[in-house]
Amino acid sequence: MEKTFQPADIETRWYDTWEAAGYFAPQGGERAYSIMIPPPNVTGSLHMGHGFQEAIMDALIRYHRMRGFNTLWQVGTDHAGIATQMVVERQLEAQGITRHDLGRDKFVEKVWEWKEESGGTITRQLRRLGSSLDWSRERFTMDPGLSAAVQEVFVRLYQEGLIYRGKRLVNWDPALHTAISDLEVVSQEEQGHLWHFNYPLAGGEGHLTVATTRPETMLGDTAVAVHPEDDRYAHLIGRSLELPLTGREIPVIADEHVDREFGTGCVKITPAHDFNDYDIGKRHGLPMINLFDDNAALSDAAPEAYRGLDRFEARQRVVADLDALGLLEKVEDHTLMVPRGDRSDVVIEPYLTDQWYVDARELAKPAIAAVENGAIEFVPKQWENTYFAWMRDIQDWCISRQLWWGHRIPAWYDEEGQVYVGNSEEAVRQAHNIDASVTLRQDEDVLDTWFSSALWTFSTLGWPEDTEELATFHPSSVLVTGFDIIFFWVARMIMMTLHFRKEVPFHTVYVHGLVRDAEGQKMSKSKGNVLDPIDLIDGIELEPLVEKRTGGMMQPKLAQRVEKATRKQFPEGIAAYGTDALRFTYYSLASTGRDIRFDVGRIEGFRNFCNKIWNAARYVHMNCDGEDCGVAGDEPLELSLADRWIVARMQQTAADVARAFDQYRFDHASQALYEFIWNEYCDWYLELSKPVLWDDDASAGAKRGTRRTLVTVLEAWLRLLHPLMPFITEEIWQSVAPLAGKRGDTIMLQPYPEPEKHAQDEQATRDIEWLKSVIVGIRTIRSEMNIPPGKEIPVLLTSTSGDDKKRLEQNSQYLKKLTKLADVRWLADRNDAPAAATALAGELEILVPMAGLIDKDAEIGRLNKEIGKLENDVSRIEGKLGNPGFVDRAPADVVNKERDKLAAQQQALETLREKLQRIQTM
RNA sequence: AGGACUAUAGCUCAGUUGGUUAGAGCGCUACCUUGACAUGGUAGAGGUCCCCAGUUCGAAUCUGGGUAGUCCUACCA
Repeated sequence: MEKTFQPADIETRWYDTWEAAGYFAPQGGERAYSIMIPPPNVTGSLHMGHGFQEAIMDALIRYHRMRGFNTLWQVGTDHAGIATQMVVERQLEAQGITRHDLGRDKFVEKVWEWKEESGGTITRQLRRLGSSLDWSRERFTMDPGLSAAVQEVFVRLYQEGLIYRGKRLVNWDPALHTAISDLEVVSQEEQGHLWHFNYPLAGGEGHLTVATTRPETMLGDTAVAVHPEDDRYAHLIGRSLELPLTGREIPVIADEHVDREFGTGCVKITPAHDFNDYDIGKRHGLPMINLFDDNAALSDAAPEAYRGLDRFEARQRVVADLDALGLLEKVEDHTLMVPRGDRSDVVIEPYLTDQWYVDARELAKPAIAAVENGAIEFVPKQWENTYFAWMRDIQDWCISRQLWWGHRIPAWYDEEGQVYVGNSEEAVRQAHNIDASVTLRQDEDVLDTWFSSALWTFSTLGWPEDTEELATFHPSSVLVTGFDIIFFWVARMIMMTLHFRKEVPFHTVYVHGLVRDAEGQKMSKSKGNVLDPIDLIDGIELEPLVEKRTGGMMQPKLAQRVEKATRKQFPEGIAAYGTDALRFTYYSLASTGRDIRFDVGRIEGFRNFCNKIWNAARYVHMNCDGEDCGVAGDEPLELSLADRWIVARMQQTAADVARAFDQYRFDHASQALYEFIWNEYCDWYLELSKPVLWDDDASAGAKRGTRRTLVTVLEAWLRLLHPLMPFITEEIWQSVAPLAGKRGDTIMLQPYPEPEKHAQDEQATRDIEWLKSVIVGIRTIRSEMNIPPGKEIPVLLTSTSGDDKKRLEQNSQYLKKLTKLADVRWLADRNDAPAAATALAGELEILVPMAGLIDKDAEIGRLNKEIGKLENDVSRIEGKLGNPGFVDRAPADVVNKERDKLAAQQQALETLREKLQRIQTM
């Protein structure tokens, strides 16, 4: 074995081996366990959020696979309608053409080409993370099978009246030329103005003043509304106003929606361009004037002077023209929420168009019930509130998109515009007796990407066919996801699955936090703070990293800033840490209800942990290869105190890890393993094995027992650790397993260690704790008295307790070796003690004779410090016990515990004071 | 506007049903290349548990009220 752990070659080697051997495919017992991967964008690439999420799923999958579950981790990718189409359109733009130049078929062909070309990136990256996905079952949301499921769902929902087509106000993206759903609109606060305009009363005897943030829409006003009980305006209700610039007259109406306090209390109503105005318009039967075209430029519905102007140009013109007419009352600064498209970042326009909708209210009812009655559980629980709040006020879901990339809506129109929905044109013709002489034209639109994602848990398993996989693996066990897509995806999956399968899509939703950078900032390309998990695995030099982060940036200023920040944060680039270290870092940060700040310092610590593991294995090999490790069981074998102790600790760790998995506390699992492996197995057990293995006088049985424990405990914790660190555990297990008498091609399919309660050994645990405290006592004296670590010193022990004496007899070898003692002796009468430096371990006094070693003043200082601490302690406990309230009202065992503690501390205090006195009188 | 979450060592975070001397990793200090590992070992220093009030014999933990930060939902033209 190499002296240090080198992850690079073993990781890819093992992954290829596993995949080729088919270990990722479901196999195992009656109980099924399944997770459906949240399908990443097929042409995307892995970011830290993915890395985190995949690591969690892989741990769960490997854990259950090892426990004998019939385990499926379903893999697949999403066609990501808008995102993918945008990328390809941008490529065309670079060549100076648009998708319209190509035409629909050619363009879609291009997108498929791009998918083929770049679709491998993310799946390659998933492999680098060690994700044990069943690649043989890989799916894509636009596969024929999944497309058939999408069609089936659409047709059935239409037939049930749960999908309908309607002319409504939608969120229109003027850059992408498509409608988008409410969820795809991101509103942010921006600085704007509030313009006050005077609208003259028809008849010429005065005016009303309205306030607006969007002056250009006044061209489409069809009323002005006031509050019905507003005394200022009550007499004007029903009168008409002259709408300036248009030559139209509009009525003054009364509506409860108007807030009398805001602005002037008069609201201009533009039903075709504002969601609230739309509702008011419907209530009052107002005309709706659609001012804009698809680009949000003014259409022929606007007065001639404004036609063809962009909405923002039109705004300036309208304000200027009203000002010229003397109708601009005033302009105020005003902050307002501006809605922007989450993809395009342009201002979204409420726009009147024909779109397809899903009646979400109806589907939401059983979906709410499923969470209420516990059929689906969120972890952490608090997300259920978020889910309920949204579901109980859910709006119909606009599912049509004016894009070319996606599932085309299975609806056909005849020449009269009559719509027919069915699985194909033939099916439609047949169902409605339409002969070939009638031309049918398919709806141009495609479905929202999330429509197909909503079917993911069952469409991937073969639905609408009645497959064996569906019966076995559906509902899936758990969904692992970020909170940002609870509405986009989780809620819709629950609704669709309950409707079509009459069962939940998953029993548990594990909601993890967002991965942020070390400063707590969201990672984003424009901030230049993104980390690529692959770069943490393989490492990257500074220059390529800078290039990667600034490459393709349009704004030179931004690129400069990103470059500067990158050079500052990673002056040496990023080191190669390996997949196992990266994964372990994710787990250690995965506590619940909290975002993750990714600090490179953490991963370095876990890289070192990998090295520690590696070297522990190296030690075991050095001492056990070619030796009798006692696993055959036919030779006499003797287990030491340390052997029994580490076995007990191992069992406890197995129990801790099992509980952590049960509660989705990966941070607890990782910490339990880290502490056990480093602080107990390596720091103590390996050290305690040396005095036995290197002692020529030790019996063959004792050596055999130690070797057996070394290899069997190592072999067991490798299995325990494997779900979190798959590669290093496999690599080591291959060579260690035979020593432990185990056979098998891979650790992946070995049974997971089950905690055995009876293996607890309290006696051994207490004895080792005693030994540790004595050793630490001696080391402390050594360190604080500046006794060179190599110098062998004598030690005397004395105590009133018989146990202490017995323990010394059993452990003197350990003590001598581990603390470099020339000699350790029991002192029968503590009054015979020579001048010495003293430490206490319970009632035991540890004495390091001063002769030639100890500085008197230093020891006095040390004792005073100890005494000071004890005095504080004693007075604190005395105060507590002196409080009648405490003694009378606290439970007896708590009081007794305090009394015991006080007695022990007083005893220790007395001993040390006595020592101090003796040394002072020397 | 409503709601959720967070606030513990210089930094990143644990802390079960109230009783711990409040812990870990990184960083820091001192010493040490000893036959698994310097990506290491040993011993240390370091905390007003955001603030105020309350409940309690006892509060990092429970309740109320603040402050700061993050986020979600909705929205006043």
